[in-house]
Amino acid sequence: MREYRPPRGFRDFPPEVMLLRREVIGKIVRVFERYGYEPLDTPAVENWETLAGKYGEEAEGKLMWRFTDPWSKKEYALRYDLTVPLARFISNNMDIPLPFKRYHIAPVWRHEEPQRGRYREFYQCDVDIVGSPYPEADAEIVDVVGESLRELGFSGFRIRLNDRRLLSAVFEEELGLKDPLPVYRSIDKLDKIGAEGVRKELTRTVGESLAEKIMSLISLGGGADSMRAICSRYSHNAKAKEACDHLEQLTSLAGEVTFDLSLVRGLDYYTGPILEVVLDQPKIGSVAGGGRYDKLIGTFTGKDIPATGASLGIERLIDAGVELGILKASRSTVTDVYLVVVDWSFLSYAWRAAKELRRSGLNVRIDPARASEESQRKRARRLGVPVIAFVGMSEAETNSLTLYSPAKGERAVVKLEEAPLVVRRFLS
RNA sequence: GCCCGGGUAGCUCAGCUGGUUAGAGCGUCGGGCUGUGGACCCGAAGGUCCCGGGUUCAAAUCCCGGCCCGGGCCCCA
Repeated sequence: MREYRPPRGFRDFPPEVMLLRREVIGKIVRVFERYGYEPLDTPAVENWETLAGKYGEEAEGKLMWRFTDPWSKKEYALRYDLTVPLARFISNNMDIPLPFKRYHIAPVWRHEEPQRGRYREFYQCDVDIVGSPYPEADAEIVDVVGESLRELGFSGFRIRLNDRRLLSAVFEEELGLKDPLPVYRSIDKLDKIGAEGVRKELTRTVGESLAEKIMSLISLGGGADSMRAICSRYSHNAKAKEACDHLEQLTSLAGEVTFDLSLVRGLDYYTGPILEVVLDQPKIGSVAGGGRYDKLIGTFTGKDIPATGASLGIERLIDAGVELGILKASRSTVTDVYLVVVDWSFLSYAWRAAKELRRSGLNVRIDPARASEESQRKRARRLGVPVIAFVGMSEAETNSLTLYSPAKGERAVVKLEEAPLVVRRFLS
């Protein structure tokens, strides 16, 4: 037989996986809403012009899913993230009261080579605040991200923080780099290739003396102290000072963050603080990222509106969480009760019993294919249904059900009216 | 683009020091047994052993190329 599978990097989500994903998303939504973010969704497809010029050369050159509609010949693209669609949405709804706080949980598409924690279709969970230039907005984003991770059960993670203005002030204005990108790319690898590796790369690209200066900057390590050290060294620079004041206020409000001058991030549209979350345990890349993008909305409206936000990568969180054992599907089925019909001549009673249980709010499954008792029991076990209800002659004659909880090893014969109560006891 | 591992039944895989009719478990289907339900019994169907070439009397098995999947690098986030 010919094999048909999803395209490379795309996945099916079978029920057990969906239940876990739904649980994870539910927890994240609860945190987002606790802070008063409203739900938003936008189309999977955007006009190419909407997304063009927003992400940087590499993204647009090879990472975006882009196509020409064969009928209209118009150019479209699958959305690459949720931030640019937000900016587009704002530009179409300029009457929206600001600050606008929204969350957006939806798939995005990137044409990358799949790997662990990397797919071509994956969900992002975005939270953004549109309409505030102040550090408290950024601080809130930091807190929401941290709280989401804690809600999911993660404790070993770092929220790395930096600022695009500071990067630009230090590397372009102070150190005079015309093209800082290769330098950024090198220092961004600090975690991966170590200080010596970075030093080598830098020596090759900018020469030894500059490399030394850069190394001394990024080797200050993380934390508030290194931030203050860098900030005081460059306090004479207006742009650096602006960034430093912003970061100072941000960190005074937000939960614990790690300042890190080597954090860069790839997207073009960031203009201020940038953040990234990495887990201590599995090396799976970043699980969240974000930052301030005060000029992005202006590219649509002509008028800049300050905005800041972050995105949690649910695939990596799930992959990592499962690996760490802090996430696992608590159930593999939505069914509460599997009603096993021992003798199909009592189908009508079984049917009535199922309806009765459903009316009480329970999820009840009854075999629609007249399977043997044995195979019904097997299916129930395999699904992990918490309560099995048997219906045969004696139950039908006495208006009752025999309930069994495999987990508890308990069984009870109860009147149909009392069945929901007993089921709930078995479920608890 | 590069490096590793893999591709055998619907699924998970064994077989791979070449050698009759290619196997297991699970699942599916059929039958039997069973009213206390965490592995019951019997039977059946189901394979282009990824594709192409080569070596050989003989290839699922060895060699080369390709395709696909997974992981890693680069990159990205």
